[in-house]
Amino acid sequence: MIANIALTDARHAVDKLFDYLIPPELERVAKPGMRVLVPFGVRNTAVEGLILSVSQTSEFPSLKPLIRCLDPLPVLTEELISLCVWMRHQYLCSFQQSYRQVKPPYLGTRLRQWLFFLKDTEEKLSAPQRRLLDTLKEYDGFAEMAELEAALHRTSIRSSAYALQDKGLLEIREKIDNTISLKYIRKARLNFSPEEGYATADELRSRRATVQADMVLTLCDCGDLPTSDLVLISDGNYNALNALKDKGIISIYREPFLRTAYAPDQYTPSVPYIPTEEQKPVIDYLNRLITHNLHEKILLRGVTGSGKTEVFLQAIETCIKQGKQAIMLVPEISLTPQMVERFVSRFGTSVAVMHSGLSQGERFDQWYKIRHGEVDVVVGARSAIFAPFKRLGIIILDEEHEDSYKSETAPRYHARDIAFRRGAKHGAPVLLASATPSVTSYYRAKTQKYRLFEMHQRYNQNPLPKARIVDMRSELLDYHNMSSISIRLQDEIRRNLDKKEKTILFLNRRGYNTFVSCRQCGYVMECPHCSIALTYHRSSDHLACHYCGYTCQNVTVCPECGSQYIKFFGTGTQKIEEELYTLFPGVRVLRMDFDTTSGKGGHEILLNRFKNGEADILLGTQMVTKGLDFADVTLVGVLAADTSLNINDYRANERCFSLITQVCGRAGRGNTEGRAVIQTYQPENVTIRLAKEQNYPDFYENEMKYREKMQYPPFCDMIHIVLSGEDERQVKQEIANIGLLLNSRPEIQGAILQTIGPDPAPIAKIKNKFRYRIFLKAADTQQLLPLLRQISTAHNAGNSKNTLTIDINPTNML
DNA sequence: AGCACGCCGACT
DNA sequence: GTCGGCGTGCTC
Repeated sequence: MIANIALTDARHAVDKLFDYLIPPELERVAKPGMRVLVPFGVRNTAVEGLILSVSQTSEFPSLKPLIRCLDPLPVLTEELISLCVWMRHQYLCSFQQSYRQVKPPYLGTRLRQWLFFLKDTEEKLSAPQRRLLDTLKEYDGFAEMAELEAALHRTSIRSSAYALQDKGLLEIREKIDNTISLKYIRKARLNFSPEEGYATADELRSRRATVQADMVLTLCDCGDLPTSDLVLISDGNYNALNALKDKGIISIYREPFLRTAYAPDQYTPSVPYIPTEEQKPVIDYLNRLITHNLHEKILLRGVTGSGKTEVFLQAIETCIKQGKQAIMLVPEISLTPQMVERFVSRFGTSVAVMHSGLSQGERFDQWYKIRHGEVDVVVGARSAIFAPFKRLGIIILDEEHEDSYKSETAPRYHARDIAFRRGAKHGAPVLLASATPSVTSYYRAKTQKYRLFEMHQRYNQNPLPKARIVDMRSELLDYHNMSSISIRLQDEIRRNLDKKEKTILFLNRRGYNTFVSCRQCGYVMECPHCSIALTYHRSSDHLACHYCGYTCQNVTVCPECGSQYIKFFGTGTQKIEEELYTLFPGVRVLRMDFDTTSGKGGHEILLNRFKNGEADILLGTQMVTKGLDFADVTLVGVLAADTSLNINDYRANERCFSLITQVCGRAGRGNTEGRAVIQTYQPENVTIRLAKEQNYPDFYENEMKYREKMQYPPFCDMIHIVLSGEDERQVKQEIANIGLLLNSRPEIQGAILQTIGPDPAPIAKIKNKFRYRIFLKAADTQQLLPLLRQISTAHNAGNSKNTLTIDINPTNML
């Protein structure tokens, strides 16, 4: 039998498949999905590989046998193996990169090589070999390779060590460890039935072994117990425990100890409620698909507060009842305790939670529970789409328009596409949900690629918040109001303060940072390593670069013209906070931004303080728009609605619309009507007007005209080819060659609608690396994949010092 | 990533 | 004539 193997070890960047013989004794366990050790290269060093498939024959004449299997059971299902192979093709990445997404988190192997001294020699050795052998003797004749490298101040002593081994002077032994292992807990089990146990206890007591007797009784009453619990409950000790074990009365066994990512006993159980007339058809439809194992793509557009989550919960419940599993994806930013609570209180311990806050061990344990069928639901951010379930019943993406579903590192996948592929394999429906679906998804729903459901009513029958647009131009001109808070919004805030109701203020900062520039000559303080303006941080009076982390002291004199009129521009949350304190003395403001939420659980702590009434106003950036559900927030202020419109990105309107809609939806979730004030310098802007009315259909129609005219998605795919490197001439040269290659293929020209570039990228330099790009508007991406793969292979083979990235429909086009 | 093979310049 | 520089190509 022959195993077709991919190397998984990240160090071995060999993106090829290799055949190995399966020794007869391993044939039963060496199945697809199994991690194995194989001898690789002339030295036959052991490296980790994954069996992709097993066959009878090989094209290759001389095969080596694989060394051993690394796990008791395959770590990947066949479905996930084929997903890896597909991702490699689809996202133009290596097998290792696609495997990384799917593999058990942090599970890998580490090779340790130990050197053992055998004998010395009179023969003349090279200087490095001599020093290595002498040092090894100093280490009492045995040492680890890495240890000796450090002692000798060398980067690699491998070749010297192998040479000495060949001369028979030392021996190299390899030891391979898994980089993570399960924590085990020891449990005690009574070897008899409880009745026999009581009798045994009496007998022990009669022999004055009272402690042992009590421990046996405890096991009779409680069943199997962790040894530590047994000792605690029965007031016993470990000597007695061992004595019982030696007498054969109990046995001790090990069980994996798995951490939960939440505290289940903190949650009060919840039960499904009777669905509303809008929820019912959606739930019924999903239930039918789940029951009949039918894959279908469904888009649910439900206004904020229309009860989408209850739809998810009831569909998932159907899955669980039928012995199937569910994946529930939410954007990382809205994976709040509030969100987790809703799932845990409905489904209890059958929920696994995956988010970036988990420790390595916790993350691994969640994966293990999913793989071994100990949970039925996973709630998680993007990467949870790879949860190794065996029988998926439904996949749900909440807030499907969110950018965070797209990976910005290789493999540059979109969770939606992975969901469709997995859903199709499992016969499971995929539900996309949002109050403001991406234009692309809504288009697909309108063109029958997805089934569309819409929910227009908020479940508490509250009307959507009353929104008002304030023209910020006239604030300055007509009212001489220099503040970034309009008179109108000031009045509304005051009203809320009087009524003791809460307010959320949202500052849209995308593409709008506080930068320092000279009013005399217009000079802007830029990062010396990246072509980007430095951001001003008021608290420390420093300037920082968001791309490379460079910081420097703020300046008082313009480095260009020497004038003192150099100041920071733009509005940050800190500045607004100060304005609020001036306008409303005694007001309690919670500022939520990068600085205040960076600590562990900082986000959560702030939200809890706001919930508990420790503040009147929550002020923040993007973070305040997601997943917040506070009943007593009645006013929302959008401080600068148009800033995200002015950035050079075809999705600017879409982002602006959904941001304003989502943040306004935060108001009036309780029993009182909500109000929203939208401040803008472009009050006539269509997107802002429609967002104010929460009019998605008109926004969609309007946006589609623009997308069609400009040939943007959904009418094409945007393929972004970026090349970066320190030598600008080399970068220009290589990208020019790529451009030529793209144009030299008449047969694929139909698949390309337009080629833009090569040009310098909008951020022309990051971390001292020059960046050039080519944009393709592709009518048929599938047809272009072979050519793109060819570009990437050629780049890798050419030993280029530059970095190539190919991203299909990137989230940001910088 | 290693490691070998291979083809040119500075040393015993 | 040989040691060693790193370019190129292969690893089942």
